[in-house]
Amino acid sequence: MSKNLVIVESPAKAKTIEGYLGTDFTVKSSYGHVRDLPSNGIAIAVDDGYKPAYEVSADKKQVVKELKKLATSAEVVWLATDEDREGEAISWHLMEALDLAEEKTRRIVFHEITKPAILKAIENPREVDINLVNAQQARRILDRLVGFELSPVLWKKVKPSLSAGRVQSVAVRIIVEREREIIAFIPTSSFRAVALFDVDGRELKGELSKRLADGSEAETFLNECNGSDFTISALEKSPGKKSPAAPFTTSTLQQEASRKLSFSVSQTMVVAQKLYESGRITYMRTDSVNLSDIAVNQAKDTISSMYGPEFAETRVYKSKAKGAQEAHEAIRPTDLGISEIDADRNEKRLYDLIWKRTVASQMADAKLEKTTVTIDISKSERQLIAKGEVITFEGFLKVYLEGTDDEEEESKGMLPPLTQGENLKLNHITATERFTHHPPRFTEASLVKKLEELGIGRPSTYAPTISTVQKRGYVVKESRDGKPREYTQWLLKEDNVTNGTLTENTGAENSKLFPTDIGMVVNDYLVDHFDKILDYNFTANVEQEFDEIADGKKEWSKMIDAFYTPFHTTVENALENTARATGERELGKDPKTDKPIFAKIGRYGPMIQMGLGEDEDKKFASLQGEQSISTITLEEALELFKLPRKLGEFEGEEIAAAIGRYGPYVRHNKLFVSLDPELGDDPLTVELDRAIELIKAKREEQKKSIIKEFEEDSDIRIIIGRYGPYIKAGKQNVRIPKDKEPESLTFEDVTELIEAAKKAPKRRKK
DNA sequence: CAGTGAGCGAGCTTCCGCTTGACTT
Repeated sequence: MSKNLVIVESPAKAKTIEGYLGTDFTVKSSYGHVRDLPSNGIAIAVDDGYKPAYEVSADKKQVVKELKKLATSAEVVWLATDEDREGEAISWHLMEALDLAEEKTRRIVFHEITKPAILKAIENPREVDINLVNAQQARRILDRLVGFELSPVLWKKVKPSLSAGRVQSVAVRIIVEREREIIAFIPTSSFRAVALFDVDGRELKGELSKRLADGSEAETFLNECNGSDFTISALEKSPGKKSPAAPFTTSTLQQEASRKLSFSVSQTMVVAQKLYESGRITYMRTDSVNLSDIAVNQAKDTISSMYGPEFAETRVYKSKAKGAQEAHEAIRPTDLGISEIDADRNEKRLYDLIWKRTVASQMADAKLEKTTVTIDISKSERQLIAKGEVITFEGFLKVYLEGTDDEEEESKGMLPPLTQGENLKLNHITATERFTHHPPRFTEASLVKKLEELGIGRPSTYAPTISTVQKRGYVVKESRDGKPREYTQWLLKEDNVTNGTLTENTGAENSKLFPTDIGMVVNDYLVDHFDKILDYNFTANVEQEFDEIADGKKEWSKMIDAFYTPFHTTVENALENTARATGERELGKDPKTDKPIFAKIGRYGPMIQMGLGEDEDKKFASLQGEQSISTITLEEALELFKLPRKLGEFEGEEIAAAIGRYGPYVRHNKLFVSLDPELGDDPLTVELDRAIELIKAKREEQKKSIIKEFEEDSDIRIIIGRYGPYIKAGKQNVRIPKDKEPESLTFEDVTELIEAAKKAPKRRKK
């Protein structure tokens, strides 16, 4: 048995550290928190000082058992969890769960996994900081109280199984408010004038710095230019520079992997985890931009030998993120000497990104020379401007340039040689109508960036939060096709001014976040009744109080009480006195019956309704595809009411066409046949003959798929489905064990299987 | 996973922040 037991949070970290310490040390991992509030029930004694009822998490029972055994036989237990609020709490929970005596327990901390850092930590042990632990408890308890009191309000006022919380509800709010800005946005247009000159066989592009207001101004301007002389009236050169971006944190890695590799936020984390476990990179959940001295020195050597010493520049970066706790290093390669690794494609690509970013962060600025050329027009007051940019020293640009979210980045190239006073030969000028853009929709990664700016969420929760708001149906990630839009272009060429209409595609989106109707309704309800929690600054405000608790200036239970007492009253009041939230919006009146038409959330999702509550003859229809309550028009609603459509009779029974949960279909009796739009079948136009044809074809197909029927019970049959043979008993489907031949099953076998399936516990969906 | 085209309604759902693993039909 080892004399010393060291406990860290992650097994990969344990392995590394074990190598740095002698044989007297055993290093084990706690796999994160070992105790927590139970997942069902509030588990906080609200009337008894908010006492939390912690328990060892189910998946940590084994870990705790093993650690306890090792701790008992060790002389000293070193708690080496992260030096932040959560890490301190993990150490405290370990003391409680493992029954550690204070005399044999030491608390140590280090910010980088290097031998000197760890040896230094061992020489400077301390005790568990109970104030910091209390700050974590306050955080944990506040989140539980908010989440477990707000969510049930939504179950009652909107829909069961919904959720709300300090972090996720603000994330949804950000998406909803952006969408509202986009809906309200009215694009305006102006004309951008660009002149192209020929300079000794090369091209010079000059642009009006101010846009022209409308078509007539564009026409006037081009007429002025027609026959004008174009003269260079000024030629200015100025130096410029670009500096590299800081090394990666979780959030910037997610953003950059999204921009450059098209990774989703969770994909980035999965790939990074693999790189971490194989020892290629440092820890991937961090908010720190700091590099260890060892890494900085290695970067300097690598850069000098690969590119030359003039490319190396040692830099120290400071975190700008609100609430950064900086318990780790930035994300970097563990060995900067390795610029390429042998692994699967995505690991390679992500490693490459991390390597380049880290190396570039320790490189010199790029130096530029910027040129601005002013061009006078003899018959116009306006001036054209041409801009050029030349890199005079590449610096870090040799390795890496950070991506940008801005879609309209224009590259400024090199200008042809020019002199002041020079007369330019015009090729042509265009004045093109350009429209203003609505603010951009968020991607997963840009939402993470926004959350980080607000200090909401932590590196370990960005990816889970993004997936929670999608799982709850508040937000969907979608790509959408744009729509064609016409624009005007004026052209001056060969002394002629003409104009024409062109078409562009606008509004196309690729993997962007859209709020759903449920997301909007839930958000509006929460903002209306719980504005304090939904405030963008709520987290920042409570973080300040957590800091005071951590400093020992405030008692955690008092802070919680000051929050909870008014909060709970608001919850009770909401449960009793607020109306059900449906997001109802009146679209107009039916032109035929004059009945009002509403869009709202129904029991089965967004729907439209014609006629009021007491109306016996109400009509309903579900919204389709990309339609939403906030944007559906009266015309679109009237289209939806045309379904289900009666096509006529066949074999004495009616055939109807409609759109269901799984797309358009025609129905005859109990038989449903899907309509495939690719084949030109549309429920609004499909005719009786075509429907009969489809129904007959489906009958044939079904006949073929029946393997066996039973005389004893005509409701039971064996059928070949998409996933192989199964037993159909009325509405119930039963799988057939692999070792049984479907054809050979007797009626007794089948009834037995059906009974067994009925008794078996239902699998829970996750 | 689940083989579909609901509509009755018992009992359950839910938070945030640490960390990885994954029994078999």
